[in-house]
Amino acid sequence: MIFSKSCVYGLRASIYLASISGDKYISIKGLSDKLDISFHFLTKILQELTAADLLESMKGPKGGVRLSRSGSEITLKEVVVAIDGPAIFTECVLGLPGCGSEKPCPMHAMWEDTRDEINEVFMNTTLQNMSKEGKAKDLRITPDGKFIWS
Amino acid sequence: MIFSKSCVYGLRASIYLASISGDKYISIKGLSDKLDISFHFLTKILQELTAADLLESMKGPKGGVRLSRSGSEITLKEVVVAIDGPAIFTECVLGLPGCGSEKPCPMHAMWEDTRDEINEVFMNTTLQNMSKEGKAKDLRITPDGKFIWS
DNA sequence: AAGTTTTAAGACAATTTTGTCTTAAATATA
DNA sequence: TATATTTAAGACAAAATTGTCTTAAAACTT
Repeated sequence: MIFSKSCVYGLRASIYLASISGDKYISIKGLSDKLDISFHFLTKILQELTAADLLESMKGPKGGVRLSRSGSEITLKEVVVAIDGPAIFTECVLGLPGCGSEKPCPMHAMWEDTRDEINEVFMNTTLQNMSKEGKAKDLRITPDGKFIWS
Repeated sequence: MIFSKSCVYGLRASIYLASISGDKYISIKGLSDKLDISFHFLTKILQELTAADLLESMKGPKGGVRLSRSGSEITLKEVVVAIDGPAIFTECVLGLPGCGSEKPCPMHAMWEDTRDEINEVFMNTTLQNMSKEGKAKDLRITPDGKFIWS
């Protein structure tokens, strides 16, 4: 897997949040149930997104989480960086510490192009792009595919 | 990291092996010393490559490992698949089990293109491509960059 | 004010990945 | 034949990731 499970959970939750209109807070329990992700584990991941200012949270009844900006203003890259860090968008495949333009590894050049494309795609795709697509075409956001876009 | 450490170690060792001419067996101890990788750990990884018929091994003095085919006939993809499996070249980003053309996830389409490019590059690049480049330009294959191409 | 609901925080456990060590088996050499 | 060298195999340990559970703190409801 190119991303950690945490990161995938974070992406799925973020895309789902972007599909919801209004500024209501959505309970994490509700999210974890709909997306079939462990509640406490998801809580920790969403805390990272809150710490990164991608989400806002509120305690108490009527509490939960919501996007801190419009889904059209949050990119997939931001979510990935907040959870897995920027390495996938910046580092070389072999991960050799000093690998750079000065003394690169043999795979540096071939990977650079691909990595740049990954970077482009994730930087130019927003949560709203994904949620609109998902909602319009009733796409899969859970393993069993039984999720219902609201 | 896009690949596991095991996979990266396997790639580095394979590229190095491809840089050596002749059909002599190269001792794993020599490899682990030159590449600065734990000997026993590297041994296990190279056993996977041997099991996948990418390497041949020989016990005893003068024993070691060598490529089972010319480095020009082994692709980077073969090495990756032997160690990390084919998922990176076939699976979708979110890793949802049923994700396919039938009921894809929202990221499916955007990822498909990128994934295909990754597949292309790794399928069309051989160990020899990498070793020749590395040898010719004295590129980095170890963290400290002090490796000497022989 | 008291109780309920929810996130925050952190301890803890299970699993996977990574790394170490020991013994066995095969091959070469003296 | 005996010994040294090397891979094979597998037990074991350490570290990172993933997942569970408990308690605290904040916000709402009655």
